[in-house]
Amino acid sequence: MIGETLAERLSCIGELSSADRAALADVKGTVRPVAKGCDILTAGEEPEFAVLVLRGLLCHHRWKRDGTRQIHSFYLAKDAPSLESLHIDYVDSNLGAVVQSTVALIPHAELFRVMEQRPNLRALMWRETLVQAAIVREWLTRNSTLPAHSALAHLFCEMFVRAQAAELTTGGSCDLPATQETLAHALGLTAVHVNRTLQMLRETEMVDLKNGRLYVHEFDQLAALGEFDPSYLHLRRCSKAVRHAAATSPRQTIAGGAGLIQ
Amino acid sequence: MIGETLAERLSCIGELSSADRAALADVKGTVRPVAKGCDILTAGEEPEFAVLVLRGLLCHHRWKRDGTRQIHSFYLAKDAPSLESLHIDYVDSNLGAVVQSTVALIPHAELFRVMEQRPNLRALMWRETLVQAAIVREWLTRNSTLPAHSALAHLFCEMFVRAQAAELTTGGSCDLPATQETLAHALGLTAVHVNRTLQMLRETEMVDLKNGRLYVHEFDQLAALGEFDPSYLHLRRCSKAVRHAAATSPRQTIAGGAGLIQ
DNA sequence: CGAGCGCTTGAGCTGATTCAACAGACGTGG
DNA sequence: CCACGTCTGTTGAATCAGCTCAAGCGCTCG
Repeated sequence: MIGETLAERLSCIGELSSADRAALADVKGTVRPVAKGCDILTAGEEPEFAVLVLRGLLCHHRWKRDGTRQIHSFYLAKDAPSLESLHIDYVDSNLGAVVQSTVALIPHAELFRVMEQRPNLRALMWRETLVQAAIVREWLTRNSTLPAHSALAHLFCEMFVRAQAAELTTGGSCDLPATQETLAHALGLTAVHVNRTLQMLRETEMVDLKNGRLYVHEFDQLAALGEFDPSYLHLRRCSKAVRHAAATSPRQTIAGGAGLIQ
Repeated sequence: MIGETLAERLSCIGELSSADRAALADVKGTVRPVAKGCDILTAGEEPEFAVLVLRGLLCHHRWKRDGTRQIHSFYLAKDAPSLESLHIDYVDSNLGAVVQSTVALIPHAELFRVMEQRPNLRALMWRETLVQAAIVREWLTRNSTLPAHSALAHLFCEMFVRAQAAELTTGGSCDLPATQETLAHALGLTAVHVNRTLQMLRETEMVDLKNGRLYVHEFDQLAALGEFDPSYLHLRRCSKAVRHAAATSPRQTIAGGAGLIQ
């Protein structure tokens, strides 16, 4: 069941052979609940297991001295938030549960074994860490350059598209059990300002967030408002046309652009 | 020479055996100059080579429709900014030269060959991509939560420490050939505000930036101002004491914290 | 019923932006 | 050699997005 879940996530960003799936099916781990607000990993630790979300919502975050914190990313069911610990000596942020969640802890040894056996799985797990890095880059852009209403729209689009990819949506809605304060920590805003911004968004009738659930009524409008382009999620079913839309740059490109090698 | 440079960088974040170094020495690539402001890679491309900085300063960046751009990270000499392309289908941001630079383009095939041969090198290259991700997480925190003067101090600390690790400093200074506008694009500020903030920092006499060179006079004070903790750079010579300093959290930790597995 | 948590609202403040003008350094071409 | 344009840095004044502080409201749960 743990291996199947991991397989589902990996197949969102690449191809799995039946041998890959069979190898994953053998993966062992322990299942445990995590209470709301509790941390599974804290900065500085050297875990010997990776985490897989089975249910709920996790986040990577770090506290600052002044009591504020920054959330670096959210993790939905099927996501594997601490794959990075496979090849880095210690983790540099905390992994916490936004709400009561269920996770699987998979010993590194299990993953090393399966990666040794199936190089394609190693490539995909590496890719998964790269996709997570791409998400953080997008958050950097979002938080640094977008005004609050666009930033919130962008976050909603991301969570919704990721939920769709993980088959966690029903109709136009998905769970998003984050308080306004949690959203504020993700966006680098204050809870008060998130509150006012959310009201503005509600008035547009593009989107709503209530009782821990996100209702997306007008995705295209919301995506336009948030300048959201899903290509950074590297989902397999994303069309290439969309991907290349944002590539154009006002600067000159390298002289003799094509055929760089030889 | 290309392989040696890569070895130097990898040995900053891990251990290389002599066999690893020997394998790297064989790595082939082509050297080419890149003019200031030109892009080596543009978003959407599917490169078949990785990039290694030999001289100069590169950055990952992406343009927005309104003509502003966000820089995601800088890359000094010895850094390998596009290792991610090894395992991801297309790059999602541009790789540009901040100033006239020299890069080596290493065909993916070369790197796959050496990683197959030396699993330790694969682990370290994977780790390198993870360290780059950690840097972006830090930038997210910095740009989202720090006021301008702290953010600028933080960026200066990072560039200086990374330059030290790459043995690119002489005394208390290193090259940082970025214009105030470039810094603004990294910090998510306007060039005007960077200008005023830089003047404030100069007045403290902790740091100066002139003629494309960064002079760090009072590193400790600057680090305190920028809330800079180098642990996220995962440099080998960083002491563990420092690493764990920031781990404490005002929240409760998971029940029965120790011994998660079995 | 009371406590706590999350959401809402108001008023005043401030850090950063915008727009605009100008100054110095540099390179280029006449 | 000077004249010119471009690029980078600097300064001022007005404006605004988002913050702070503070109070109040409505749930839910013990």
